[in-house]
Amino acid sequence: MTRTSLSRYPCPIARAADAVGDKWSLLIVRDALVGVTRFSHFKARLGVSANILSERLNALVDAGVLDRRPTRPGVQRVDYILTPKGRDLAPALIALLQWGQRWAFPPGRSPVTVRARDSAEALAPIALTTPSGRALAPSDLEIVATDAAPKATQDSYAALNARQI
Amino acid sequence: MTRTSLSRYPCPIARAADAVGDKWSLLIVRDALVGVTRFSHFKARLGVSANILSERLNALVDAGVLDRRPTRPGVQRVDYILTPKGRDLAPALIALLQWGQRWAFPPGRSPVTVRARDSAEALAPIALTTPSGRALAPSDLEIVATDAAPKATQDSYAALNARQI
DNA sequence: CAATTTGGTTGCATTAAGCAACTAAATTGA
DNA sequence: TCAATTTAGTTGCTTAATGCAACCAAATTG
Repeated sequence: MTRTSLSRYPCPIARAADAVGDKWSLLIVRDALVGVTRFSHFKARLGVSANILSERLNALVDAGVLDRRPTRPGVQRVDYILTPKGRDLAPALIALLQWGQRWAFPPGRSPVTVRARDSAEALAPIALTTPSGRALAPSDLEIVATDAAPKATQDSYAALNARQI
Repeated sequence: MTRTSLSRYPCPIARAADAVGDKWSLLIVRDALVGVTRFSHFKARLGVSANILSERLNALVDAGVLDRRPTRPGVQRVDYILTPKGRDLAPALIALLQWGQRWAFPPGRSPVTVRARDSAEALAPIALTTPSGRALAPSDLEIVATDAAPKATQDSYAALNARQI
């Protein structure tokens, strides 16, 4: 009875969820994005116990999201820094942040805002668009299987997309 | 020793993570977005056991992400459908999907693609921009506390933002 | 160089996940 | 129409993960 791993599912969301789909991992990446690098700082900010934090940091390093870098040469103490793969989680984290702002706080009472560091301009709400810039609502979207998908996945999506009108 | 709840943290990402920050919840919302509504269909597609699925569906209903609607009037069997709050998770889910496409599969070998239902146009990669449309990299962003935040949160973000150059 | 802080590890109690078996209501088929 | 099957769960049990406290060695501070 090992716990289900999603890392081999033929679905990009499942694989993403396998890497960062738990509360502590999401919050670790959040903190890393705002510049937290030290074990003790993660621990204090998240209020997580040391063994859990240690296990999660190791998993994120194994997943290629974080990298361990010596704080200073010749010493074995490390900073945890985002890899390009980890930094590329920013859009997903920001989308979650904006959802939380809209639905988990009274209007205008979010404790944080996101802005451009140089100009202090606000960040626009994340939008779904075509390459030409046409906005799409969630219900305008269709997820379709490619020929890289296993047959069962193709059939499953074909059935779902046919059912909708 | 109850498990830590993030639902009262003064952070939109933490509150979002509290609602959907676990593997099964994320995948349930993913399936709901592509039109899955029935208990047995979720169960078969996700490969999750019935007790866990039942518990997660209840939690998502309690969180206002899903709604229970009778399949037909007069019968107590229900469909699980997304609320507006749940549908509004689409940008975050799509951002995770695109991240998974970029980092969890060989280039061009993603098993699924997202497109506009009407025109079959591809969905553009989700971007972070200012309201005027200027693109921002993750490192251009700054998360700042508002006056709705508790003092400790304000101090914490002030320290972090000062440290960065 | 003594005292404290940092970055963990280990051990134990509690909670959640996964599996199998079971059940009542709804649906299907003869 | 009514027996058989499917659906939507619930219950009970075992295993795995979480949370806490205590501990430790390396690094840092005074």
